[in-house]
Amino acid sequence: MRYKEGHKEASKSEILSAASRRFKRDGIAATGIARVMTDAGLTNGAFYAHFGSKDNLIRETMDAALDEQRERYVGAVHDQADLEAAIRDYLSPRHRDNPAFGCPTSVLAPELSRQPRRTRKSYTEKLTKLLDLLSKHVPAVDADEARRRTAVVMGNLVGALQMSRAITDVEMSDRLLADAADAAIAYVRREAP
Amino acid sequence: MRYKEGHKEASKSEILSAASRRFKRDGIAATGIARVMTDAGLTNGAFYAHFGSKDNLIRETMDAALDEQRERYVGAVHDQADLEAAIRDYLSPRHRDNPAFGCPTSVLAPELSRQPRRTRKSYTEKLTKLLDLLSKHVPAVDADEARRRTAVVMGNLVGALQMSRAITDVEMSDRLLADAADAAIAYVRREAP
DNA sequence: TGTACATCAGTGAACGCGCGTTCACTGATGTAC
DNA sequence: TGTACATCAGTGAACGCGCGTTCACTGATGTAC
Repeated sequence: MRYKEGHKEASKSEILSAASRRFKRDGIAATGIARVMTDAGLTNGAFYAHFGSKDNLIRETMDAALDEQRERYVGAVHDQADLEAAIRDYLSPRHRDNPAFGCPTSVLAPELSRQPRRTRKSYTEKLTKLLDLLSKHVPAVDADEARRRTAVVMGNLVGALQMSRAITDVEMSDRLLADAADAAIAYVRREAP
Repeated sequence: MRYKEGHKEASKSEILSAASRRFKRDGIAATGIARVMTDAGLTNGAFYAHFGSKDNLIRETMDAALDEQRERYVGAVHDQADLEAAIRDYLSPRHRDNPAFGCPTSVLAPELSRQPRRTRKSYTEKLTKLLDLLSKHVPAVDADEARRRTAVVMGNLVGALQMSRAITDVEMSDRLLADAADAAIAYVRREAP
């Protein structure tokens, strides 16, 4: 069959979205091309009409996931109160329990570290843009310090979320999320925790 | 050939040590049994005389790695100043650049989250022991609060180290490590950062 | 003291399976004349 | 208006390869008599 205008772009978008979910749910190394294509409603052979290799898929998926994450914050974070709400939301049991629909860095950071330089460089640029956006609402003496403090906050969130996902003690996990959110918010406010 | 007393235990120990290095360097999913056995100076077939399955290897490797980490801190951390030095060491470029010989949680947390409950439970117990040890040197109103604050610090360290490993901008990576260490130490001291 | 057998950590080939990747083919639509 | 061919997103079988796991075998030493 012949396809409508924009059909191929829509397919590629479906593949990227399926890959993002699978990578975040199962990890990059544990996810096969065939699995992603089935999720996207296609067969494995079609993959190479859209991406030259799995490496390319990984890079484009990370890029798209970070763009999407940034878009979400563009719409939701307009002042310091919004930022603090975003911190609470990031460290919520809902986010902890749904990695497939959550922050890519919180699941993929270690695997990303092993990717080719080009993938990591692309990620670094996207991440920098995200930090630039959020740092506008972090009090600091100048933009540079704000960005640095924002990076520290993001690191803190990523680590706390991961630990909360790894441990089996639900009470301990809930408490860690709440305590880490308190600490991150105090840090943003420059208050002693 | 017949083997000396304790030979089998020594082999198992070699396998665990090789697995720990490989898992931390390449990830659990990307590491094959044959590769681990070669690293340990054995052939793949011998694996099942020591471990019933890869799942068992993963669990025992995580346990051994956390025990080893705890032992290191038992020897090195005796007061709050030692703890602060340990924080600086954890967030050092040396640790960032040598994951194979570093903290298992900082590389394996996301993969651990996908492991069977038994593995995660065992990890949780080992981690709790580690937190108990370190929390002795974290100022707090009682032991429970000290433990909770120690968990927050550990989460912060894990996330900052991972982000520093993922990004390609060396300056930004170095700065993040230093800033996150400052923040963690201020948090331990209950000072405004 | 010498012989036959038991032990057991380790060897290495083989198993079915899913991986990333390739490629000849399909078939609905668009274009040429 | 009808026919022949081009286009191209997608299909599905096949490729070599490494995976986790199994198993018959090896061979140095220990034990029995």
